Amino acid sequence: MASNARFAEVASLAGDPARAGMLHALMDGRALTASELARVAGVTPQTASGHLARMAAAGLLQAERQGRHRYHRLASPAVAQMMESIMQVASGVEAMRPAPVTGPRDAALRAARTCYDHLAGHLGVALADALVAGGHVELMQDAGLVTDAGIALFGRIGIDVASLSAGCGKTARLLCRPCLDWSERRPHLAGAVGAALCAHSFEEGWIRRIEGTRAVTITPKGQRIFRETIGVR
Amino acid sequence: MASNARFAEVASLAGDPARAGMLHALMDGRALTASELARVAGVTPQTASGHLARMAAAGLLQAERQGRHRYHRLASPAVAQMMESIMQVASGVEAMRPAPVTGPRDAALRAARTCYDHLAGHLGVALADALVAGGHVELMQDAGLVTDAGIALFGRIGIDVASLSAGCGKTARLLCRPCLDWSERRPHLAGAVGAALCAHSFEEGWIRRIEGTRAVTITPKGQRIFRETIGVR
DNA sequence: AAAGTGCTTCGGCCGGGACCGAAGCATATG
DNA sequence: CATATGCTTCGGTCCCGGCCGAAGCACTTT
Repeated sequence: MASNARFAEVASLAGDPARAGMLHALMDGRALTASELARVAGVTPQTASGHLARMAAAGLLQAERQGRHRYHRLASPAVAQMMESIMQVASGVEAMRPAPVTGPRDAALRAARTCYDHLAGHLGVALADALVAGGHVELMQDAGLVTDAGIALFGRIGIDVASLSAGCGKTARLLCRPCLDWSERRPHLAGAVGAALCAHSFEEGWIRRIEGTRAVTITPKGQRIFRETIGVR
Repeated sequence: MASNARFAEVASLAGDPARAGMLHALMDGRALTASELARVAGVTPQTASGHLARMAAAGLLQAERQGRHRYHRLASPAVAQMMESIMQVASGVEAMRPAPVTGPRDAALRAARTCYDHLAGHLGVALADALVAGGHVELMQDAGLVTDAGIALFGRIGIDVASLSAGCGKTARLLCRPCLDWSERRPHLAGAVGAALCAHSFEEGWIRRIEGTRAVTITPKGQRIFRETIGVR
């Protein structure tokens, strides 16, 4: 097949350390400027510019200029999902190697972070566990669904599942997607439901982003909600 | 994060044309010898050997020696899913380019092929469509499930869904995974149900593999079953 | 208009890695 | 044991592509 070349092009674009760093930094869905991306990748702006141009041409990124800045974001959720699946494979072997030395920054990431548009890390897994334990969500190998009790629960904390299921399918049952966590090695909640829960948690001030990273902190208010309403821990 | 290096390693392994060709050839789940893989990649055996060793070390492949041959297969379904998601992104831009000239071999692939362990191409999409239209399966953006009517239908053609759901989760409802088709751009049936349907179709002689490729042909018997029982076309 | 900032293009350096030929092992077959 | 076949290791060539310094372009600010 002729598309083999395109496949290799896309994969090799993601396969350079500098570019991989940039893509990782964009995994939270935000758009960053070229110089910010140069910094996280540890290269000079002119080098970053070349990388960004190539990734945009290949359809991995979408650029948009605003004033004298140029904002870059992932071109589509498909790119984010590709990243996740590569992380999946990459973390698989890591287990067989000596446990990596984890700095304090890693610890924060491990505790709670965003994974493209939903919550991951210890918090993400704990939320998923609690929702499953409470009978609000059923999670299986490669799919999941929200029960009637779950629909009620989400309604109670301010998430309208009906509006979500409109964009998701035609059934009454709301479907979501499990996403295997690369640090916890257990599934957390992704898909439309996971994204809504994450966005809502930011809006309500249950979690707050740690500047310049994908890690988040849980506010006292969030602690309470997660524990008392969802039943975490 | 320290795992950025591992991420880049995995992605760049998939990013070489020769290695990408080998991985593609293994997408049907079979195990191939080193020399067969060298041939499909268009490189000499010694070059292929190096590639295979690196991919095995990185956890992409699993090797197994048998006599004087050495069989290589994808190390896990996670690798296959990674490949699918990269194809997804790779095919995304292709649409914006002039339609590629498709040879006769491409046409066969487009008509019906295996995608790791399930059916894809025109046949795969048609099956999924028919199952949805008949109320046997419900497919959404990122998940799907088999209805009671679907469980009955699969039982009628000889697939025991109860045994599948054992390995899939604890619910009575059987979940499956939609997989976006890179040639049709529409979802087809993957997951445990998709794999079972594909395997069963081979066993019953409904489809036959075209030697040396991922493409399959539909036998007359298969035509009848797919049309009369499942309701394709 | 002049100066500053963000981004890009150009030219040149340099290392990693893809590739092959030749030779070395291992396993089957006469 | 000798020979053929499949696979691997070794050594060497060569080119792709990542990187930076310098210069140029675009937009904003004073």
